[in-house]
Amino acid sequence: MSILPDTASPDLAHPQEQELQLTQVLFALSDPGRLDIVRQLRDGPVEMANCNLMDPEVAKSTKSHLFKVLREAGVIRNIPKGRGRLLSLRRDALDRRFPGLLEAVLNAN
Amino acid sequence: MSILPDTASPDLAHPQEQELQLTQVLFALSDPGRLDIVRQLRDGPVEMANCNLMDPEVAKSTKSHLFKVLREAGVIRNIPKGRGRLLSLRRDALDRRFPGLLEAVLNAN
DNA sequence: AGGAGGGTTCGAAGTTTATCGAACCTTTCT
DNA sequence: AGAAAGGTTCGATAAACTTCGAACCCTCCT
Repeated sequence: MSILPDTASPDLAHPQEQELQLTQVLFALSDPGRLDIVRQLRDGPVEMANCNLMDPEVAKSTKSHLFKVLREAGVIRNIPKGRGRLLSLRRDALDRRFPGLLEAVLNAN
Repeated sequence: MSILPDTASPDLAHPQEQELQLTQVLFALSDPGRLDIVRQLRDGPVEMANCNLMDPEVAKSTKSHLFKVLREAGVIRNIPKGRGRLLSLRRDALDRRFPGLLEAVLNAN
């Protein structure tokens, strides 16, 4: 457990918990490819290199963009790890701001 | 209470409950203007003519389009009433398909 | 019948979002 | 140091979504 606040994620900008916007979160989750990523993070952090996209043919810049949208919405955290990146769900922030939302989305279907 | 199934909404096409797609629902809800409409329907049906949009300046064709996106996603029902239309949330269908989702969205903020 | 109130649909134009390749940056390995 | 692995960012193009006005449809009212 870190002592640092939720937003202390080096290198890339992460919105603060209080800045999260419901519509932006919903939009981030409204793409099947991005939703799939979120499901992969359900049980814990995953290294980006090990995160398989729905469409395995996409360019790496596109892959990066998918994570960017999720990160900027506050859905995921993206921190450096080794020469790659570690992705995780911002469950804590999401559950406080939008109680029940993430659970409902993850449990759907 | 109607004996007819959920989808028997005259005139305009409504998706069947089993056809609802989570990502489509999330997208429909991801626009502030559309989300606001959903909130107005929280406590019961509203006639379209009485439904005030966030931006009161929009053309009527645009207003109609907002409802169309919500209807096609299965979020709302839109049935004829007199010379106008009656709008209502498809709570039943949404709650069965995506338990907790609507509640979480409505309670947020 | 004719008109007005309320909405939908269509096509065009404007605005976002997605996707890609190229260039660049960091960390690890040799 | 140099090279490779793993990602981000930028600029351009393609695809999707939004918005509007015009045309059209119904229903109620006179």
